[in-house]
Amino acid sequence: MKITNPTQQAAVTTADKVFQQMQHAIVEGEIAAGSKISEPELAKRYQISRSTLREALNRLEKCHLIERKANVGSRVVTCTIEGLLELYITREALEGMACRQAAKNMSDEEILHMQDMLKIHAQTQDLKDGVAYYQEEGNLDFHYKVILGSHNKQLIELICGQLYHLVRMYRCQFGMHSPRASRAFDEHANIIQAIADRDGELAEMLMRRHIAASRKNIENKIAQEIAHKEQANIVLIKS
Amino acid sequence: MKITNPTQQAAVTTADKVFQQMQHAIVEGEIAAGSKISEPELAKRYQISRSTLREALNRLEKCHLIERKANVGSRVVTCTIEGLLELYITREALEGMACRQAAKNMSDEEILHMQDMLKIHAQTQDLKDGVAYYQEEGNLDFHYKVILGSHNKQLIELICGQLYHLVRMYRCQFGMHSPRASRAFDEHANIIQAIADRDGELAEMLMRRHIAASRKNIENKIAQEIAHKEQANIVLIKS
DNA sequence: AAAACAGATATTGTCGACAATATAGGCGCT
DNA sequence: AGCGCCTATATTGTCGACAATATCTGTTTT
Repeated sequence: MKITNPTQQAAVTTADKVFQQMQHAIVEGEIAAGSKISEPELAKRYQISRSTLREALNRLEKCHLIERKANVGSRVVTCTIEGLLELYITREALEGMACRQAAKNMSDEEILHMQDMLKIHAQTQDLKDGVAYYQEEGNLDFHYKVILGSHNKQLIELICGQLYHLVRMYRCQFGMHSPRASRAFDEHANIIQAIADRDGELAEMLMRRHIAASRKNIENKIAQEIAHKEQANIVLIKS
Repeated sequence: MKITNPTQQAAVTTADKVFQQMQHAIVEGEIAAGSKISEPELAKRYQISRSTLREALNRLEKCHLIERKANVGSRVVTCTIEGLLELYITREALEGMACRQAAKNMSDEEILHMQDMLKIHAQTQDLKDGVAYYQEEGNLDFHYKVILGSHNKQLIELICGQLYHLVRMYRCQFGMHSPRASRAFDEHANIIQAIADRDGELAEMLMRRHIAASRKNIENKIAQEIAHKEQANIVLIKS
């Protein structure tokens, strides 16, 4: 599962490399969410000086993966349900608008390319052996293509450069391999159709519903899990 | 004209102070847009070491006021018309959603407080002596209140913490003291009404139109200015 | 015994120096 | 004379040490 962010430029400086390593480590939970970051310890672990580490930390802060307090230190962000919902609300706004702009600004070639991509995903799904692929990489591919298609640097930077690392972190931490692949596939197809028709208003609405549906799916799932745990607790209390 | 960002916490470290100073300097054009940043020179000017300066630069980069390239250096962002339009598109998406959330999440007290604020602005406008005040501080006050009213940390951070510095920069650089104060006032009133009615859908739509109107107003103004300059050029050529 | 103060320890913020990389200017070559 | 290469200079990236601030621990005081 190698998902590379299209806006992420090649790491040239060592601070860049450490940043990317830590980014992966945080997203995948190797560095625990909510844990405090010890600069001396991490500097030793990555064999770099504290200055370089701090440079990396600054970039992690930029994509909202850690939080800093002056004279106190840095903490990895905690994954809360509220945070997840807020993130999806924000995505709905930004990606919705990106989709509207994509309908306006994408070139015909770009649209064709995206339609081709969808066909490949359809085959992959038919074969049923690449569901995980489709859900992870394919899904991201689709969203990235739409966002880049907006041709709006501000939107691209905000979504791809900042939000999506957090999105991936939540996906990993909450173990979300959502089982709504086939429905999502149809939604993707409809969105692409709206873009091809240059219907920005519809494209935005569909993208917003697509993301909102994903959010509601998560809400339900979490509600179920909580209900599960509470039932378990009741059993414990009774025994 | 002292506009303080509500999310901006008190500067405690020297890097913070330098960051704020440079922020103002860039927004108001004292440090020219598009100019290259010389670390040694600025470190001397602010009487700090390069490490501290770089810390400040990192924060400036976070709110999109400078751009860095590895092994090359930092530049102040350039204010282009495309950039301005992209910024407004992004605002439309984010503040629209923030407004929808505000209609959902603001407390009754908050709404009352905002209505009071509007009354004060109305008086100020009636007196006709504080037009500049209304346009600058009052306008920002209104938007800040709505954004904070969303109670969505993600949205608040993105808009208040990052985008609004750029917005202010564009306002200064392009000398925008838009003369649509009275219309904007009415629009504000309608938005607050929608929020008070807890009509999130309408509130979002009104906010989006409000920002889009502002954007179109700018587009027209710039188009006029260009026409003006070209006419001036023609005169020059003829002479 | 609990709270508050004081000192000890650890962590973060800042500094100046060195190493690596890019830019500018002069030299030779075609 | 124009182009490209190579050296010299300047700028950025990285390092280790010191200063300032916060945290922890043990003692004292009410």
